[in-house]
Amino acid sequence: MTEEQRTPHYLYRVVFEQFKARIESGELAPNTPLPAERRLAAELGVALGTLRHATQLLREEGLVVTIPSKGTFVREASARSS
Amino acid sequence: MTEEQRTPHYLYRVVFEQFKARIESGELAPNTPLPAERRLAAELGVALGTLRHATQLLREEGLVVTIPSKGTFVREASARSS
DNA sequence: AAATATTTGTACGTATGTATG
DNA sequence: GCATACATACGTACAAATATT
Repeated sequence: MTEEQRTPHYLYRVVFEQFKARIESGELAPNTPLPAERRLAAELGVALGTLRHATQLLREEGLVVTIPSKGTFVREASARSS
Repeated sequence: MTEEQRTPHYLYRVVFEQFKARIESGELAPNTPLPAERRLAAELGVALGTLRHATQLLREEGLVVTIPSKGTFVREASARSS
């Protein structure tokens, strides 16, 4: 066998891509709130820091917006793209 | 006493601003390597995550560049500005 | 070629702070 | 005052990449 293309699948990236796909497919509509981060982390079985790393990437891509002490919400499609 | 203007002085921000100042003043010249992050965190008496948060801000401002398994280095002034 | 040292990257779980309602 | 939710901070462990011996 030849060299495999090694693309490590870091947890924070798996979570990020999962949500990215669900948002871009429309499954998660604009203004939909994501579950609270601790709760979501618990559901997914990842640490808080890991989940926050993932949502940080979502914010950087413009997919979600986080409002302190309110929640994290799916953004309008027009607000997206880096 | 009247209301004080409360501006919280988060640790990661203190560290960030300390290095930002030292870089912009020229005390830390371009290509100077910063101490290894774990070592630096220990010296400053902060947690690794806190130091990494600070260096992440430095990277975002273009003040430093981090090369995995090599180190974090002060950038040329021309590469800066947000 | 292999082992070692150095350095950044990822991941964990918990505690406390801050802001809103 | 209380509940909820994001933000900061801690300390530790292991993984991955690079360079040196």
